[in-house]
Amino acid sequence: MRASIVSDSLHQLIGFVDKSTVKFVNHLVDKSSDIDEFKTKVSNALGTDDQQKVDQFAHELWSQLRAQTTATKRRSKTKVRESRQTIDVNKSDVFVEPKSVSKPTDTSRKGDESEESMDSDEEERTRDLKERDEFSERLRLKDKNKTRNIATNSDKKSYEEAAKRLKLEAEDRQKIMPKLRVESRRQYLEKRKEDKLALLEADIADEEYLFNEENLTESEKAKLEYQKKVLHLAREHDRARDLENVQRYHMPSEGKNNDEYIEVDDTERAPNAEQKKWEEERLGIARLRFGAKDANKKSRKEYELVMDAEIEFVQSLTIGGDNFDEEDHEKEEKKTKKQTIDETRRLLPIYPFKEELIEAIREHQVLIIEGETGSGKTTQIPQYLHEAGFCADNKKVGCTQPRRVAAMSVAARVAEEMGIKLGNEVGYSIRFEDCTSERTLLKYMTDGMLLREFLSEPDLSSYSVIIVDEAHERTLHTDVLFGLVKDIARFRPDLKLLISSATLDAQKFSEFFDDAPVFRIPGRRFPVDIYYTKAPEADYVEACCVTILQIHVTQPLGDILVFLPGQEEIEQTQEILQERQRKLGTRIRELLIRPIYSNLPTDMQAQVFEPTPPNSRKVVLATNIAETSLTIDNILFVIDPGYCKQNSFNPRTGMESLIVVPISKASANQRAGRSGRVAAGKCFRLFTAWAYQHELEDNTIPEIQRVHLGNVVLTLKSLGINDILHFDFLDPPPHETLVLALEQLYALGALNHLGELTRLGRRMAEFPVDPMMSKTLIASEKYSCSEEVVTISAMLNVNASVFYRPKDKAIHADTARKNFFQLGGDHLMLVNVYNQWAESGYSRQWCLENFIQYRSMCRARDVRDQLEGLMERVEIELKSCDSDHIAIRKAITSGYFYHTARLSRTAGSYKTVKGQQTVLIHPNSSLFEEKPRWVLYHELVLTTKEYMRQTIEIDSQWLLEVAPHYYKDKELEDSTHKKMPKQLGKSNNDLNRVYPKL
DNA sequence: GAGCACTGC
Repeated sequence: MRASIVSDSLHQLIGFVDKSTVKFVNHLVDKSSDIDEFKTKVSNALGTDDQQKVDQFAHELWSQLRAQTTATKRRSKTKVRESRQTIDVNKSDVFVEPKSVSKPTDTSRKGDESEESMDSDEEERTRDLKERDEFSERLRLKDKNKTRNIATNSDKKSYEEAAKRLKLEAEDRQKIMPKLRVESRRQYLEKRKEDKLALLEADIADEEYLFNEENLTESEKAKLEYQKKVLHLAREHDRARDLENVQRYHMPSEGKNNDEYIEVDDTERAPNAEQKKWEEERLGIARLRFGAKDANKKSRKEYELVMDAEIEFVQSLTIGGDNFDEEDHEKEEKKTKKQTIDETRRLLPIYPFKEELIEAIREHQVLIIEGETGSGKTTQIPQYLHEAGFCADNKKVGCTQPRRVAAMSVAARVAEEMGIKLGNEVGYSIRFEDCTSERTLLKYMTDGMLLREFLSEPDLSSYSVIIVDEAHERTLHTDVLFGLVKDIARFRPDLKLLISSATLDAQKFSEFFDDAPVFRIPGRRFPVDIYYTKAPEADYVEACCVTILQIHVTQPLGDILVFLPGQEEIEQTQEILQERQRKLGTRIRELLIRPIYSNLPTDMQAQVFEPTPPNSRKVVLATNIAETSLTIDNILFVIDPGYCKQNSFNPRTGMESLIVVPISKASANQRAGRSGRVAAGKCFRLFTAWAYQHELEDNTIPEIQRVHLGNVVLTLKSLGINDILHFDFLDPPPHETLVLALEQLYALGALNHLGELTRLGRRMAEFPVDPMMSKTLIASEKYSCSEEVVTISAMLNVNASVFYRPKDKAIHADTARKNFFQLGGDHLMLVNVYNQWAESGYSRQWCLENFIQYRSMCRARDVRDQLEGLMERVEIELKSCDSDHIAIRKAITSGYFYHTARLSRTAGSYKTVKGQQTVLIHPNSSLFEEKPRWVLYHELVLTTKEYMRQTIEIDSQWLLEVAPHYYKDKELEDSTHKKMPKQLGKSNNDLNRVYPKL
């Protein structure tokens, strides 16, 4: 990092930088005893064209590089208080002195004594920093030694292959030569079969999207059907064989152990299986398709019906279709017939710009690419770069996506276009799944994944180009990446940066990246007519229902997509619609109602994608999930009430809340665009044109300004970015949020009093969880309960979606939930749930019986597996504490001592220890009725009231034990002790009672 | 006695 400070300043001064100059200047700083000496040395060395500039340069560099050393020197001579000002947290009154520092501040002591303790403090710091760096070095070696990327869960085959190869080499080659020949023949046949099958599959796929099925002759159709059948049978055969242990139609013989028999279902229990299944389904949906195939078939017949209420709409404008109307499209479709993938690629809107684009990339280090979806930029640009030689010297082209499914599907598409197997030259990397190899040159990944890669490769030296795709979505990770890539681009002039974004933001990105040029690529979209209401609508659920029926009876066939804020509104709308439909009976055509939101079980989600039967209409009631995450085909009408639910975090209270807010203009346009994907569409906005113009914000507030940043700040710190408050954010988060994050990290011991990362902090940064949780994970080593804490962490990660509570069986679900309750609190209940599920053999049936969401549990299991791996990485042994609940709760307290509350005198309510806010135990908590005197909470949420979600009971003395630097005795005194009503706070007395085994 | 928008590591 020091090098980068030097190179930055140097670059400004002399316009170029190289390693040796940086080293040299660094050396000068170290050798100079004061600023003047340094100034002289610099001007001697660099020449004195502009003395003023040199002076300024020297001053800046000196103050940045020597601040810490000077601070250290000063500290040993003066009072402690002064040094504390170097912490880059300005609300330092929250802190009490760190333990080792606070004791010797006794004023009666002599100066030399305190100096001595200062020295030991300083020694401690140096030792810690040394250990931290050694730890980092060990991690680096581990990464290096690991045969890169071959051994991953997903790529089991290649891993096995590699292992086998090594084994073979160890054995005597001569001996096994004949065997090897047979094996090689077998493998050849296997591979040939694979190739043939892949070819067949590609044929069918081509056939299907290049030709309109109607235009095929009977014999052609028959051939296609035949091909499909062959492929299906071949795949089925393979699948049956792959399930080696499965014995179909097998009767267990007498006396024989039945354990051999394995249900086919068991294959689903493999790690990631559920997630994969879901993602595969999504992948199917995400495939490239050519639209308007059946536009002509659509009946134009209109129904007439008198409605009870009608909303008056006015058409205001039409969003242009990028010079691309249906006629053109039909012409183009004719052209695409019988053409190969290669020729299809040439028809993409981006193709004519290929040479120009490559030229621009060569010329400029940073380029903003402005292009609508459908221009082919995501799939084509990396290929163009590859062809243009940007992958020379085995350098990679990295392309980030905000979503896992997108990264996978795009990579698969590109591999197909290049005619290679996914995972070789083209690969993708997402959490839980790394489908890359040493040969990978084009790497698609989620933005968060690139962020983690920074930890092991801070200069991204293995990449020659980084493409940040969908930048306009402004996800938390993309926003952090902006600052980081901008930073490394300065000292890596060979690194190219491409930021791709939709129209609205391009200028802003350009300004951020020092006025980088903007390259425009047209998209491919159909026009969309926008309608507004004449007057504002009070009740948007009611307005939606009316509009749906209005469209249904007056407009030609075509599916409707409705955007609603949440599950509740979706269910409400569904009920009203069903009721009205029943009343209207056969007077209207069939209307299929399909809800979709992320917490909906997978099989019900799938119904959304089923094709609409002829002469009926589908209406999809969706949350924001349909805005970007998934695309539903054949939507012609969009209804947009103009609201969504948004999470916001209040750094002053530490409270999160989820509230319904008006959407932004960008979001409204994105929603409207969902109707123009297959043909010209219509969007009905349930607000007035005036409201659109004057009441909606241009853009949604970026995520980075709305969330708690603990983990982000820790990651940045571990990347060596010390001055977080002045980090170059595109849109800086609120000052308070950053300060709160820094305070917490300091209190947790991740940062020392100079704001430097400690050894503990370095280890904490390895975990993809909140810093309080990573501290808990590390503290679990001390209390020998790492197994349980890892489980808790994984379960809290999937949080609210563990328990399933259908409306009609609410009472049963509640009883089932209460059966999992554990004395001591909710975290222990989560361990209980997980362990019971594990004992059931990770059974789906068990989940059904206990009103637990199977999908969430599978996810918890994946997270748990990853955390286990990371525990090993940071050198913590996995141990179980069996029934020792105290140990678990103490471990949690070491991470979450910040989150404690004490029962207050007003019955039932609590006051947070720091901050004195009034909060309540969430009614779903196992401690809701018990009301212990002291509780620790996982999070604060503001819903109808201020609630603590996920609480455990603690002993106030533990706080002194685990966080003596943070709590003073006085704060924990139980002044309320005697005044407490009898029933309340009773459990504190028998804290040491025997707990049943988990 | 409440209520879970959506992602991502």
